[in-house]
Amino acid sequence: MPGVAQDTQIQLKRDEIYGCESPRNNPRDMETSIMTAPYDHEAIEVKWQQFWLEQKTFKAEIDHGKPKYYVLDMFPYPSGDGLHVGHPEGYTATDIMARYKRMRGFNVLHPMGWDAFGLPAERHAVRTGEHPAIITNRNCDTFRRQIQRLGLSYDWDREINTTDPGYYKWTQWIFSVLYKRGLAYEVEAPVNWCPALNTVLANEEVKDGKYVETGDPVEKRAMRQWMLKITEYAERLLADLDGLDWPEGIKAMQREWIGRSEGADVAFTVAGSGEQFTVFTTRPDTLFGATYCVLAPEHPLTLRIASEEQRAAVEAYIKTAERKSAQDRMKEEVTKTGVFTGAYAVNPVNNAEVPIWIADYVLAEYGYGAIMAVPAHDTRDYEFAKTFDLPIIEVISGGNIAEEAYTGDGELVNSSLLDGLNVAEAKKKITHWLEERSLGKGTVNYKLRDWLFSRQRYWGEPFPLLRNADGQVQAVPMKDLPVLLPELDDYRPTEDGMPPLARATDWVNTTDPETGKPAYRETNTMPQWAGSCWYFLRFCDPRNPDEAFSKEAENYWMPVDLYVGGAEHAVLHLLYSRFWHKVLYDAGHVHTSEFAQKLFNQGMILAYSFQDSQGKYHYPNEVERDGDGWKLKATGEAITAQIEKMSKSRYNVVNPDDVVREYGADAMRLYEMFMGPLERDKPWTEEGVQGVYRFLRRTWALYIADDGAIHSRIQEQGGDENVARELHKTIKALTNDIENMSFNTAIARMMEFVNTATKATALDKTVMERFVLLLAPFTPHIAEELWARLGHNDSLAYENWPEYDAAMLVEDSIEIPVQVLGKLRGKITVPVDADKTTILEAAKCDPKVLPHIEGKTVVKEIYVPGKMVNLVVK
RNA sequence: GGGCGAGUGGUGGAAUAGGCAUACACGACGGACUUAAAAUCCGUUCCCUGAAAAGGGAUGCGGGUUCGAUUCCCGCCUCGCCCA
Repeated sequence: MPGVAQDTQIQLKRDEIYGCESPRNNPRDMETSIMTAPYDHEAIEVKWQQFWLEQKTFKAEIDHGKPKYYVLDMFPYPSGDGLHVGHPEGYTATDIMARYKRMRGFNVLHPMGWDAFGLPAERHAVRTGEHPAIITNRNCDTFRRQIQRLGLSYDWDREINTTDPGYYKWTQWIFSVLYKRGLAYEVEAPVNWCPALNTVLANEEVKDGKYVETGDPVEKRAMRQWMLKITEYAERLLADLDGLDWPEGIKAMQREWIGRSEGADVAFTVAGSGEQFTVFTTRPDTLFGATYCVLAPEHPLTLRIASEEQRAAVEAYIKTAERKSAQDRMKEEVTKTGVFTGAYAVNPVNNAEVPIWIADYVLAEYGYGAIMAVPAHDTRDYEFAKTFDLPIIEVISGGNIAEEAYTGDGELVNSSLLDGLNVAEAKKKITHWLEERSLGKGTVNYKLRDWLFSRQRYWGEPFPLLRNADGQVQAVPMKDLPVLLPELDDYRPTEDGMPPLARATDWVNTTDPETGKPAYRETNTMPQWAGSCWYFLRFCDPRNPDEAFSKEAENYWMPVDLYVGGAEHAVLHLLYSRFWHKVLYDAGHVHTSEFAQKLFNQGMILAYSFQDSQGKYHYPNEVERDGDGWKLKATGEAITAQIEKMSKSRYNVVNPDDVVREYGADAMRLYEMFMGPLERDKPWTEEGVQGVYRFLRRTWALYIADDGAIHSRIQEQGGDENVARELHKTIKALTNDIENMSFNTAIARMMEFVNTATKATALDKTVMERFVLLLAPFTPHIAEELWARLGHNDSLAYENWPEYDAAMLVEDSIEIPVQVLGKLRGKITVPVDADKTTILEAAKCDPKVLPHIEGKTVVKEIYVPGKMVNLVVK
């Protein structure tokens, strides 16, 4: 519950707030600011931030008497660079929702924490020898200080940190749940190895042969790794998307990533040997058109079936393929490569012998790493066949296979029992035919692969696993969790390529708690995604020492009602979290199968960057406007300006600390919300911040006179009636805008209100108090300060959100535009209750309209009630 | 190549899912205050013709539906993201 403001004196602790001396640290300012008129954002904001923290204004407790509202930000990785202006965009949006919902009577859970395991801290540790935990804590302190300086209404008693043993104990516990349910397994498999990072990466982390975060190249390497069976949940992860209020784009990306396809497994035998291999095809209808087969270079049969003459070529080919990434291999524009193995496969439908090739456009991970090739009806097979001069047989009519592959529907030809059918019928018939003869079966295949879950790093959660001398693995019992990270003095991998944890020999060599026999700890750690897969659950009950979260807390707070973050997590974090949540649901630990009902992706904040003719970037303060263009201040050289993503190398990063210092947190929040629709990418401009800052100053001046007292135009009664009407219009529109998260238009409406109120000579105090409440979710500091000065002792955080009075929205008369032939010709003002005939008469008599209808016949009169008149004349 | 999204003044962007296009803000220009500048305040600002009144044109381009289209339909162009 909100506390009571004990002390309205403003206390300034600028050094603590900024971690350095503020440039505005002028003693005269400080003493006089609170008493005199100018809007002193810094004094006001620091005062209220302290107040909220000390009073625990935003502490959330389970209260069954109130509806709950769980509003969550994607918690940040606390990097050494500190907060970026992109972070507060989403945070401000959720803060507006949190503050608004509190005023609407909801019990709001609005927490913040740190996703703090990760590579940058580990690299820093390798360089400096400083323990990653120390680096991480320092970074968290910076992030916390910066976030608190924005006045976000988090319940800081719920702050969590994924690197805290009290937290990762439960991450390990959830891993044990997965392990015990048979969803974690070890496998020796080709994995994405990143030499620069000395670790493997998940498929989702690799794109175009590079690590998505750093751009370091990635290659294939066979290694023993822990995998999580996310594929077992593929169908449910796909099906349950339908019930989620998530952006369609994100759902589409997840559907594509899961990549469900229906088809058939078909068994081919290798001619002249007992060998057999299975292919998966989505087009069993084209089986009679299969003119060759292709095995992936990693396929186990390749070397076994290769003929003597071809063996050397096959071996060489496999070597080259190892160095390419999956994406490179599948690119259509890349020239197809491959070699003939010398062996032939028997097509089960017609016993035709077709050559077996190996080629890297077939991926080992998809299906069975083997395909039947139907060049007539598959684009990639077609190109391959053309390149290597392999036969092309048409089995579906309708295209011109001399020109290109035909992938559309049509009548089956050259296909014996399938002739005359269409594609769908043929698929059904041949699948049935194969099943009857045990030559194949209808199957569903997914592009989704199991999740590669181990990393060769130090700064991650240790696996809660023990391996006995005979190689048997068991989960560390609950009572022995957490398995703490051992202390190391060197965080690099060992010389023989083992992960850093292998250096901690005392830690690795332990005993089986049951038998007392020697046992060894796993030296891999979990990937960074682990901690963020369930943090929303820990927020429900963050200090619970006995459970990850209590049933009661989970039942009350979950699921998340609104989840806001960047679209870059479309598949990774969001898919992994959904998977873990479903496992916890199946195990009876949570009561919903999805963790977040509504998801919103905020856009990116971009910025102008300035380049000279050499392509060298310049800081914004080194350039100035020059007519339509830009020039370098120092030399006058012409500069090109463009809008780009913020980055250090482009010299266009905006630091939130600077913005807060100059204009205040309220202005920063307001500007980020005013820039444009939340979901859109939009460029930052300093002038834009100045614009909202001016608005705040005008608002302040509306309430506070030069002597620091409430302005005399604010009166107990007798205020301007128009302003009162405007207030009710504002309440209605603003409420609607907030519900739709259309914050840019919401702010425009508040600006309109202030513009109207500024013109009035007398303002009703009640009206002006209500407007302060409207302001509160957006600019809470100035709102609290004005509220206090208007004579209130409580924080306004739990005041009721103003209701509008419908009667106040009714006007006596309305203005109706009149069109002739769809063109606006005049406007008439009529009583609000005027009937259609009266209005049409008035419209036709209007002096501006008259000239356009004189001498013509009005053939049609359209009146849209309260909206418009359109006269059709001939 | 396929899917999704976007294209509106000098700029960011508004416009009950068919009804006054350009709200709100930035920038620019003019004025007031000032010794001066900044800040602040007032005014103008989609384009063209016109002294004005007024008229014409304009929501990427071309068609269509409709009394009426930024909005719906068809075709095309450009940009972004995702998938191939």
